[in-house]
Amino acid sequence: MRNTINVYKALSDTNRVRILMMLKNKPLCVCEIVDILELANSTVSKHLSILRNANLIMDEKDGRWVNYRIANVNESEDISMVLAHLAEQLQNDPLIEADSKRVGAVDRFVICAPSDPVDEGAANGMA
Amino acid sequence: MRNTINVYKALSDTNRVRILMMLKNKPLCVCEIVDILELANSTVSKHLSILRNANLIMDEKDGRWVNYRIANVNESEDISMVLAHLAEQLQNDPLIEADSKRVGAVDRFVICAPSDPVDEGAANGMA
DNA sequence: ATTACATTTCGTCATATAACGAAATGGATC
DNA sequence: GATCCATTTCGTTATATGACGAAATGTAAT
Repeated sequence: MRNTINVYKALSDTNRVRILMMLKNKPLCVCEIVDILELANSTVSKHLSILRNANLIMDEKDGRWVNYRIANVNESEDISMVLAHLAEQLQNDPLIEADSKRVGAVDRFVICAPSDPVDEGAANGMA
Repeated sequence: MRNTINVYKALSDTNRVRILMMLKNKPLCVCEIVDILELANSTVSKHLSILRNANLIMDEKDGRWVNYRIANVNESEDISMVLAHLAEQLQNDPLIEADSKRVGAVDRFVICAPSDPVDEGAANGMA
């Protein structure tokens, strides 16, 4: 019962649903999600932990990043049904569509290094 | 988006899920649900309105009672999918099973008329 | 029309949730 | 092993939700 309800709770917040739909496009690290949703890191991180606890998403190390992706369809049939249902419901949602476009354009190497904008020549020349 | 999320919100409370599963057994009036959940009338009524707004249940007049029942399967395919999924998840849940037993035993004519317990012989004989 | 009673609405309180910024944590690379 | 930087945790605030009792509403039967 508790597990079942937790899945529905996870799905009952707009930003969490946006994250799920974004991840349907491709895996993303936290800073990319932060960039698209325009929320604080800590807020996004909490949403991710709620989604993870509901077994809706998984995380994977990738260098210094953590990539989040939709949970493995093989592992939980119900979860994949729920996600399919959600995607069907939101297939023409303007906000979801806008997010998807931004997912396509996002570049973690630009977004996640604000203090030293990538400029490889200058980087070597600095003290 | 809003509608979709409202369905998940409706499903993210234990008492509302219990109500839905109870109604899978048979239609019930508010006082019967109050008796089984042991919550205040007003609380149950609010839960019912949330479920109704999410199109998960419907109400029908029946004499002085209002019967609530699961939404018509024909009217919304997604809703019936969601309900089927929910039922599958909770098929062995002890709380849900206990509720179902109580649904079988509940009698609105006993529950909803506490001031004058039904005693047909005496009822006719009274002034 | 009045009464009786189930149901709903209203006002309030306690708890839960979402959001933020700042500080803490923890890997990956040097 | 020190540094860098993404990520998480902490403490706070504002809003949302769940619960109650009392008062209001509305329908059925008298």
